[in-house]
Amino acid sequence: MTERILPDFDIGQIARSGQCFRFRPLDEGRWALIAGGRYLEISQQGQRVTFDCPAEEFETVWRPYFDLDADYGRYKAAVAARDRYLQRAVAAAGGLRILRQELWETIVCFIISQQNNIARITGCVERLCERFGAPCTSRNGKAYFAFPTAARLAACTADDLAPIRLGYRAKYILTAARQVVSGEVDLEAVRQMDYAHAKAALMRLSGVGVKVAECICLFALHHIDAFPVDTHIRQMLDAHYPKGFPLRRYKGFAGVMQQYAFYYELVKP
DNA sequence: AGCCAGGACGGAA
DNA sequence: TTCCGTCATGGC
Repeated sequence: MTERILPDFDIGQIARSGQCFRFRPLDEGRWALIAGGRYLEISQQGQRVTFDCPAEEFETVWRPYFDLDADYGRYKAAVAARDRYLQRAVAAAGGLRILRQELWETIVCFIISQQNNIARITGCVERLCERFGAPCTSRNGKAYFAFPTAARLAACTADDLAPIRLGYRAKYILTAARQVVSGEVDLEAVRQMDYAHAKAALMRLSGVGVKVAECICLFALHHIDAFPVDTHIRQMLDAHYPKGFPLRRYKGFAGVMQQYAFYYELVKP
């Protein structure tokens, strides 16, 4: 049990933000998360956040995972006072963090994400883990499944993946898994690359284009200057930034602004 | 019934 | 280089 007072942190916003598809709601203000092969329960009341794990695990695993050493107040303060849209987005989404997720898992999840909706992505990821992930047990005795390794998925056939109902994305994932296992795309090397090189390397993977590569860079490799433009962001840009989004102003952390806007677009009426 | 969802791919122009 | 049809699945 580890408690911290965390400003600029809202576990509900983070869980619903569509960065990670392995949050599950428990009770009010309480969530379960599977990440890095671990199971964690998190609850929050105001700024008081409780991580159901030892302090050492919090420091070594969850502090970096939730990017708790970064000052999001500084990111928010950079928003132009006259930018009514981003001001509203920050007001609605100011508890978001850019997570540091596992690379292979993020690759697969965002291949699945293309031309898909978050509810169905979540279902696909859950079925994938239940069928091909390693069974585990948490400290408090709850059974869960790790995310399947590239080797496990590379060993699958199209028929094996049929029950997951991935649609046309199944063949992308099979091919990408084999590219990773064979070393054709070296994920360990990708981790060491800067944003531009990592993005180019990831785009060699089957089913990974510009948008998905940018999501992987943002949500796994923490290249927070990545600014993925999906259908929601496209509509937002056309409606609110017809002359172009002020990327210069947010150079180095534009991805944080992208997430504020994306979440705001999702939740706003 | 038609449209849309955190798009990518292969081929044509 | 840009443009276009196609690719599954499911909710509304």
